[in-house]
Amino acid sequence: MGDPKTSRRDLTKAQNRETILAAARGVFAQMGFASATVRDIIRATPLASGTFYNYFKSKEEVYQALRDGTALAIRPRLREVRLAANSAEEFFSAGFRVFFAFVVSQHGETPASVQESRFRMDSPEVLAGFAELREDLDGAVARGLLPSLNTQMLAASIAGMAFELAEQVKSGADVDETANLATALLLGGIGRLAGTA
Amino acid sequence: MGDPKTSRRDLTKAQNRETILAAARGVFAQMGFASATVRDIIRATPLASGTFYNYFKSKEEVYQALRDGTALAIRPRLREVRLAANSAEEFFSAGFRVFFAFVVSQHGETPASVQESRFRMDSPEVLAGFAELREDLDGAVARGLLPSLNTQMLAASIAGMAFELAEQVKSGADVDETANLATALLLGGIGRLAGTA
Amino acid sequence: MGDPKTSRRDLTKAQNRETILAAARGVFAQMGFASATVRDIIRATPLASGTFYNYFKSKEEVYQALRDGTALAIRPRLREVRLAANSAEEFFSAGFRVFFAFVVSQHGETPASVQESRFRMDSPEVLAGFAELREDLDGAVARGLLPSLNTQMLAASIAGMAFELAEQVKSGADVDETANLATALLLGGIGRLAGTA
Amino acid sequence: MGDPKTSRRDLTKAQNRETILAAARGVFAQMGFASATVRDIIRATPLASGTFYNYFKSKEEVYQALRDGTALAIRPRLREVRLAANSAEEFFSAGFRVFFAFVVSQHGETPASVQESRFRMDSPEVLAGFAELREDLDGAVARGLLPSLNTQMLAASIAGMAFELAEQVKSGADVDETANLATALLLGGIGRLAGTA
DNA sequence: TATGAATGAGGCTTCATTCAT
DNA sequence: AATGAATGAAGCCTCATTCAT
Repeated sequence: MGDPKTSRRDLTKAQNRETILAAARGVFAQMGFASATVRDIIRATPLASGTFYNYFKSKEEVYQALRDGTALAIRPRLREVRLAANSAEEFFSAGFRVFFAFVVSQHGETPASVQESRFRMDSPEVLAGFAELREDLDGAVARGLLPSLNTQMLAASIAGMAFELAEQVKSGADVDETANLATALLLGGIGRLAGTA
Repeated sequence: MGDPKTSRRDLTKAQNRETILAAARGVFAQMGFASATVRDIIRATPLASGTFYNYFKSKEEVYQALRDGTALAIRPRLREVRLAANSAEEFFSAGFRVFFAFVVSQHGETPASVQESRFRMDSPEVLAGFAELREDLDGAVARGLLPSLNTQMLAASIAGMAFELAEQVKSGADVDETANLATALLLGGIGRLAGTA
Repeated sequence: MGDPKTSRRDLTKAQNRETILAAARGVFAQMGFASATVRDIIRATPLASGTFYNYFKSKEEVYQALRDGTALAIRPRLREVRLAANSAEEFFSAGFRVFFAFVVSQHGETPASVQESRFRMDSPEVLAGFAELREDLDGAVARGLLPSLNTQMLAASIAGMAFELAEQVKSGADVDETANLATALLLGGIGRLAGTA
Repeated sequence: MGDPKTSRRDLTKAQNRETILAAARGVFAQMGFASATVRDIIRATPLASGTFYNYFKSKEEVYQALRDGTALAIRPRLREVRLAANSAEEFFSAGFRVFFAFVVSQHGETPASVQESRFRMDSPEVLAGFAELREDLDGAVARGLLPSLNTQMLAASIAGMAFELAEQVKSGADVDETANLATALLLGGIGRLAGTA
């Protein structure tokens, strides 16, 4: 059934690359990008130190790979639900729901030693996700779902709420209720902002 | 008792401590906390390396001292303006204004590497400030300034918005405008939440 | 036994060995023996790194093989011309000429880093060549070409001159002129030594 | 008796520097400059690895210090006796004598593990000494002690003889006899060269 | 036998920290 | 207390070598 020899080799290579990426993701989350070291990444891996350099030249290159990469499966999903939204309410409520559900799922899988790790707002995925949120807000304005307003500021407000409420969700708050609350807060606020502006 | 030698010594001690703190602030600002080294701090000082350890045990301890010493001098001010508020609008708007103005004043001394200087939401002062915010929200509800709602969630939302909008302010957004925007967003949201709940 | 497969295999083996040797010669010439690495040699080859170890145990072994294989093919020639000499003048002049010409031919393939490629006087071949020189000097004394003198010391003097003048030749001095000069110097010196002793 | 405190500190620093230089000299002699490592130098020392970098930035800087330095006490002595010479005979004989005596003295102090070390002709001192020899030969020609001839070639010949005969001396040959032999060889040779040219 | 990824020893250097003065 | 040289752990990276395929 197929050629096991060739595919095995390729598979192993791909697996090692993924192993390193996964370890790097965890390490960056745990201690931040700046203070993480290549050794920290290797140690979070069953691989030997030299092996790291078969795949990446430096910590920065891993960072790029995470950023550019297939890294956070949640981002495409977020884009998807936001693009599919037919109303402001749907835009926010679906977005928050997906995000909080993701946070909960990650939290379940996270080993105890990493529990302290909040969403680091300077992690590659988060920054990229932030940029995407703003793009989607602009899109929603263009599609007439939202009134015209300062989407940069709005994106920051949404992101901040999302990060902090995520902590509440991790502590046991209900995903749907929290998403509804955040949605209501935003919709009301945006209504007032539109009136104000 | 009245021994000039003793007071002279104390003065020198205090001066050295301040010298180190000032140097550390500059170094952290220039190269970020994570990549700064104790050596970097000492080099920015006329003191010898060993002297550092007469005052601080590590880079982290200097960091704590900077935070404790200057950074969250802001907390009492925040409590003060929130307690003095006579309306929901005043509660939020004064709070945001004081917070953003503080952030800007701190940032003025921080030319490069904004990455590193984000508010770490897990530092003890920040957590304490978070608890205070919730207490003050409860107080505002009791005083009739705010409708009865989930102040835990609201506090999280406010904190998140404040942290992220602080980044915008650091990047040049106007303090008053940003405070107004945040205030409007919250007031509108709270109105809707109150109606919803 | 006439099996074409076997001979094919042998051919390939021999070719790989030659490929590695040629690459090593080039690499040693370009960057010097000390700073060259096995990786450098492999990279100068279409072969895989593991293949290197089918042929040589280490960089040193390649070096030995280069020396043994090509470098001191010169020794038989030296013996030959010295044995054929019919006068002291011929003995020295032919010897120097052959040696310097050889050095030049080797050097032609050696553009950079002359430092490293000096004759190491403690390599086994050099020491063997040294012993042969002394034997030939003894032979020349026996044949009446040279007066009786301390051939051990004379061999050392000749070898030293040869090694150092070789550097001059590498730097562009003319082979014949240098050989003539060395010959004259030795003949004059030997004349005086004979008179002195 | 002076201030022991201050001088002790300075002395220690100077001593460490000398310790490192001495170790480096030995290491370079033993394994050559190119393949020696900073670690090799440190290991030849009772000092810690970091201490090396309090004194030198790299292996190259040690090399420079050796070259520029007070390194080889023999070189000034050689220059001295050559400059003081009043005849060609004296020039060579005193030079060889001083050199061979030095070699013997070094050989006595050299630990057994380093015994294999010949004079490395690419060591900093040797190269500098070579240049000085040529200068002094030019001076001797100018002073009329030697006929006009190719001093570059002559210097090479002398150096080669000196290095190889040094090995004989190390093996037990008498310093004076060897110096006399070398001197006679050169004087005879130079006489013939002068006649030839 | 050829391949090339994995391995981990080992080289270089910087740094936090100690300690004799 | 202040000093600054010494220390050695630890980070970075390359390399020789092994070994599964």
